[in-house]
Amino acid sequence: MAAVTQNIEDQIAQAIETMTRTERQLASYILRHYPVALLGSVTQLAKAAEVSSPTVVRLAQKMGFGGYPGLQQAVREELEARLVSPLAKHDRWAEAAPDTHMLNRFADAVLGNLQATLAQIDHAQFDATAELLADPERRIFATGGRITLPIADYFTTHMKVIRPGVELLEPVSNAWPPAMLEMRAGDVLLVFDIRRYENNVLQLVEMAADQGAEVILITDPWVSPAARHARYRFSAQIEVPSAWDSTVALQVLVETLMAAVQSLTWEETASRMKRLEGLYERARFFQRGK
Amino acid sequence: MAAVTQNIEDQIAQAIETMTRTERQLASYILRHYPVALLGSVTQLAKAAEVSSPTVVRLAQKMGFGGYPGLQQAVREELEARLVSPLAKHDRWAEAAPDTHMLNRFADAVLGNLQATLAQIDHAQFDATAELLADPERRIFATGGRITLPIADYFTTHMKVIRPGVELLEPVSNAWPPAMLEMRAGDVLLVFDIRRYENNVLQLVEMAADQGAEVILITDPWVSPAARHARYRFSAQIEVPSAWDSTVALQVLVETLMAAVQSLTWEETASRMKRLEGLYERARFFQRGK
DNA sequence: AAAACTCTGAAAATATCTTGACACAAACCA
DNA sequence: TGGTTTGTGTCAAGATATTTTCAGAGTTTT
Repeated sequence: MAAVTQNIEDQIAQAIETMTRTERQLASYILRHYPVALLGSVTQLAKAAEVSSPTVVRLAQKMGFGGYPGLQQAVREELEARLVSPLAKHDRWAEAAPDTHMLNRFADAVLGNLQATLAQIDHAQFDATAELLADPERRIFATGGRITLPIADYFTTHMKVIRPGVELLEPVSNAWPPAMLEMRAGDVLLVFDIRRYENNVLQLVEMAADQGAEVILITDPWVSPAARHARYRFSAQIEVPSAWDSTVALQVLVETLMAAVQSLTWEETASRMKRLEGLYERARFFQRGK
Repeated sequence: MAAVTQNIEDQIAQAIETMTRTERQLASYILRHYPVALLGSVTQLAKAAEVSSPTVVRLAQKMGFGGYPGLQQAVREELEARLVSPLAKHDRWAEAAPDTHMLNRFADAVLGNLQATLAQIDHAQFDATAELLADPERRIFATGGRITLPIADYFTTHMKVIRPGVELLEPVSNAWPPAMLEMRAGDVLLVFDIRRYENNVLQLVEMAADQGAEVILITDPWVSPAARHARYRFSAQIEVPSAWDSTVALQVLVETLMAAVQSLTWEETASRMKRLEGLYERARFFQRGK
């Protein structure tokens, strides 16, 4: 266990175990905006974290600071110690561990990948893709390789809520024909394919393209051979210090695309979500309402 | 208006020319203790600088901040920019498009989430978790909810290459019993559970814990109720400008964990990968060698 | 050297913040 | 299901903080 006087950030992170739901919401906000969140008034913090002011005060008290001013004072002191040192350390997580720790190396790589990936995206292409996926006349299919299929799965799970007519295609040869029968010209196939491009996937894309489907490809910087058949293509950076490639950048792309589609189809989507909510409610599927 | 908003420190240093004697004394104190001096109350600052409180207020007003609170707010904002790592702020890709474009908003949110998530991880806990997952004596099971199951799937897909004895558990009530029979004391269950915590998942965790399994939980900042049974817990930030939560930070956690496990078991893993490679080769599964 | 002006701090007025009391709602338990 | 506990927000009182007012000290001007 850590020493007695650890920094406030850790203290809060640790105490989160024993907190109530609203308090966690507050604590989470504080940690995400640490330490600036604690420099303002109770009221400001409460509003920003979307809780009531007594909740803020109570948390400060529970944590053993006399009250909010006490907590604030502690933060200021900690900040003073941190700011006095000449070079304000830019990498916060790097402080705690050597640069050689896997966490830091991985984090650096991932952040770099994301920056590079996002910087390369053509906004017009992105918007056009979102519109294609939002078009209610088209059905949407998604597929991927051994590694990327879970992303396609994730995509369809969410898209099925956003709009009707969304299916996951597993790239297993004998499962295609029926699915392929369903595909009409104008339908959209979203394909994830990163290196060690699999024959299965390429074949599936080819068949879909033959049937007149619009193919959207999410691949790596070396570009899958399926690109030949793709209307739109996005390349994500995937290299990390590991024997495998990282799919994080793909994931970000997918989530961003879904957010864009969702905002295009908001009216329809909102009503679908509401209905789904009702179904879950009746099935007591989740822990509690809220 | 002062469109050219330089930093406050310089602003004060420059204005010192035009100040009165007492004001200079105050300004000098502020500069010597910048920025901490400006985080407290007027009274504290006045006392510390040995001037009166009206002097403090007057200075703040003269400098063109509405009053002391205005100055304080400005300092906090400046501080925020300084304390948040530059990576979190959009630099390059933001130029190409308006800030309101989904791509930028999402990118900002995701990078912020990653930073906050990684900053909160306890390295000792991370290392201990990796060791648990690398222990060949223990079998590994992974599961997740409706949204997070693809991540568990992704995890098992990779882990199966890294080591033997890895299984995905789908949280469907009638599919548990056989899998549960397999579980022995000391086995490890990796659970993904983010909000709208599902009853299924909680039940599965409870059963596993009863059987003596070590539970590792990857959840959100509000913490799944399954935490009660977890040996180790990691909280990932998940909020993005969308109707859904983002699983990107979870994904990063998983990939990082796998990289750590892989480096612990490298010898075994390398030979397994080699054998797998041979199998793929014979099945002509991939496009071409490389 | 007196008058006018400027600067400063004491003190009061005003605004804002913090925190306790309470009531309602949700979760838990029997 | 009904009773009990726990958690959360509203409100308002009390505490602090900020700002204005004003008088006197110091400085400059004539």
